[in-house]
Amino acid sequence: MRFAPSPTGLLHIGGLRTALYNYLVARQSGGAFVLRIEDTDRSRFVPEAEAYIRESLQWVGIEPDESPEDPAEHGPYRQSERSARYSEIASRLVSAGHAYLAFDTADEIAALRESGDTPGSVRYDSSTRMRMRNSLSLPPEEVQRLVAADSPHVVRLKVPDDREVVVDDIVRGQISFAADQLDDQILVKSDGYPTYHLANVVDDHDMQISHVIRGEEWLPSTPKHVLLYEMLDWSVPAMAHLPLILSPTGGKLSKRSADKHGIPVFVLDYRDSGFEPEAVLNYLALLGWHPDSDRERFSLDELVRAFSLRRVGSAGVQFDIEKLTWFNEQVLRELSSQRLAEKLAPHIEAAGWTCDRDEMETIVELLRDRISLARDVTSYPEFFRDPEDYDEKAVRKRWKDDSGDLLLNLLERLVAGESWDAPQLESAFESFLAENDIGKGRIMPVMRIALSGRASGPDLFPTLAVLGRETTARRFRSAADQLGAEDASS
RNA sequence: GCCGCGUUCGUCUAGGGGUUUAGGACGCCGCCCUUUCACGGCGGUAACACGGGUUCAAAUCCCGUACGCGGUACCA
Repeated sequence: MRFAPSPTGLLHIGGLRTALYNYLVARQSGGAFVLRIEDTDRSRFVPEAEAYIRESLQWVGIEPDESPEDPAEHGPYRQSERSARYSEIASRLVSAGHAYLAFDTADEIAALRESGDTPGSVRYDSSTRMRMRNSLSLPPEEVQRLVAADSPHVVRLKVPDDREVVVDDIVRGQISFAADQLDDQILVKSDGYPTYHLANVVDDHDMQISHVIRGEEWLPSTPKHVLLYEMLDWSVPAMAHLPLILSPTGGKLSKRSADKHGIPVFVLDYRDSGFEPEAVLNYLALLGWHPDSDRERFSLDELVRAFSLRRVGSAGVQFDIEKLTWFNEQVLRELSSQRLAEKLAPHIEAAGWTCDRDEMETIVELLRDRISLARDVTSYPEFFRDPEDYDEKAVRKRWKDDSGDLLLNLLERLVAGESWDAPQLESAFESFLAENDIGKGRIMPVMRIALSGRASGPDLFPTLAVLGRETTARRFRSAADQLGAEDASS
């Protein structure tokens, strides 16, 4: 199994799903998961991309068994380092009459394409190749002269015109293509680098890849690959073309459409947004695949056991960030306090806050069921700093003329208790209510406003307990002072 | 245009001739729990693209149409 991304940009979420499925099949069959870098397009090469791919896989925990950094017997794992092998195969194809040299210029090819009545109706293929300048149409002496003169040329696949090519796909079954509908695919570009089609077939064979698992966008070129395997007398690996991941409105999940829907596209953006790798993997696994039960929560190991390419669907799937978020909530709830605290820490730090370890234990438990993403911890600043302002609506609704006094009286009572813990605070609070004959609804929202500036939040007494005597006193006084006897109607 | 793939609740999907009043999950709505907001529990909303055929029987098989997606590069 191999994951063979092209380092022309950052690894995106669709690429990660492809990697995941490859990984799952590799693990469950005891095979190797190979990372191969397909860097044959020198004009679009992005130097940082390879490191990004590696870091992304590392983050989610599906690391390759063989890769440029971890080579095994089938290296090198960068196509740019395998040129000699591609040239060798290209020559072999040419001498066997399965490929030919083409000397046409870009203008000549453009002219060919425009010769049809509708755009795209004329291709460089079995029906037009004899009209072009190539080693099939030109006299041999002319071809020799051009080669000797270092005339720029490409190598094209000589696609037969009289047969069907059948692709056996695990996801879709048998698909047949009429060969005369295929173009004479360029195998080697004029800069000497192979195209994807040649390099991919050669490498998959050389690296003994048993399963080619990739996106559906490759389906139309698969018959050309099958032809190459046949011409080289190599066996065709098992093929599986995965349904494409679409945007929530149906189109392609491009950077643009994703941004519009608030969906991160690049893998590490998920990390930076506070998504858990387990959740991302779990969601991605289910995006196109369905287990043979109604179960939805899977760890990576469980996925390895349950996954099957046969249960991968064939229709495009729309990305749903809300469902991913739900998976993320599930993951957070299953974490130990300590692990959860570790997850939240970077986001607290990023907000410029600090928090000591003991307090963190409690805070984490108060927040666990209230956050969807690790970074949501920043929606609860009350644990880290005094309120900066008071929510107007909450104050209007809950703060009465006597609220300030009530708060100060209550504070006096709470502070008088010998210990400052949640049960103690609560019982002091209860007796205060009884003595003053007021209901919870009268004072609790007021306390919340004083603590956080808002009328809702986590359990009140544990919150008071973590905040401590001093902070509580300061916030109560400050609220009484600032909001004072402010009239609800003013 | 041509080639290929696809089409079950808004979304991810189960089901692949009778087991189906079409099941699950997310979302949404309601109720319960509750000091608030969440969590949780319970309940509800909502789908077989359309038209022909085959068959005693079709969401399920076949054909067509529509629509969507992909490909049609010296990109991958």
